[in-house]
Amino acid sequence: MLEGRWKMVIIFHLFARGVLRFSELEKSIPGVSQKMLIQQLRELERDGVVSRTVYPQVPPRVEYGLTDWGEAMCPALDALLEWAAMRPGRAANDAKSG
Amino acid sequence: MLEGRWKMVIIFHLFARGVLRFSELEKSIPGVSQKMLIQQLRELERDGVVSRTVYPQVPPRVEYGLTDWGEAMCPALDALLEWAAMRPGRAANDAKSG
DNA sequence: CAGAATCCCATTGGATACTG
DNA sequence: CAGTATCCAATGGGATTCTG
Repeated sequence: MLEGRWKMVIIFHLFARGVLRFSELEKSIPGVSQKMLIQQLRELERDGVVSRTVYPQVPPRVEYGLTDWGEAMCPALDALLEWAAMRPGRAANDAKSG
Repeated sequence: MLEGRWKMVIIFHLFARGVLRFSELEKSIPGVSQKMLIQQLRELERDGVVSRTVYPQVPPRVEYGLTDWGEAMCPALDALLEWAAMRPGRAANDAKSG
C-alpha cells in the first residue's frame, strides 16, 4: 500500500509541512511528473492516508493533507528514519576512496 | 530501498522466525518465484539488511538472516504494523453491505 | 492552477528450463 | 538444494498535449 516511487516522499512532505496545494507538492518534489503526483495522491486518498479538499473557485485550489490515520503513521515513519540513520559504514568507514 | 514486491514480506519472516534457508523462505512465502526471491534477497544483502551464509556441502545449504542493522529495523516495522492495525473503517463501519 | 488523456519506454515480476 | 538464464506479460513511470 505504501509502494510507489513517490508515496513516502509525499507523506514525508505532508508530515513535515502540513497541508499543501498541488503545485506546492509539485515544486517540493523535484523529478515528479504531474501524472505521477496525481496518481499517487489518489491512491493515498483511496487508502485513507491523505485527504483532499477542493475549494470551488477560480483559479482552482486543491489542498492535500494527512488524515488522522495518516498522521498516526508519523511515529512509524520516524522510527523508520531513525533506523535509516543508524545505517553502518556510511562515512567513518570510507576513508579509502576520499 | 525497501521497494519491491516481496522485501517487506521477507524481512517480516526473518524477523519472526530468525535464520531461514532458501527453501524455507520459498515455502513460507506463497506466490513468490525463485527468481524474485533470490533477486530481492540479493538486494537486501547488498543494502546490508540481510546476511547470507553458505555452508560448503552437498546438498548446498544457504541461510539467510537479518544483520544487526536489519534487526534494528524491527521497532520501526512494528510501529508500522501497529499503525496499519489502527486503520479505521474496516469492520464496525461497514454494516451496510453485509 | 489542477487535472485528464494519450503515447511510449524501462523496469518489475512471473513461468519455465537448465546447472552444479 | 540453491541458483542462473531466458523469454514474456504487466505494471510503473515519464513527456507531452489538452481543458475548465
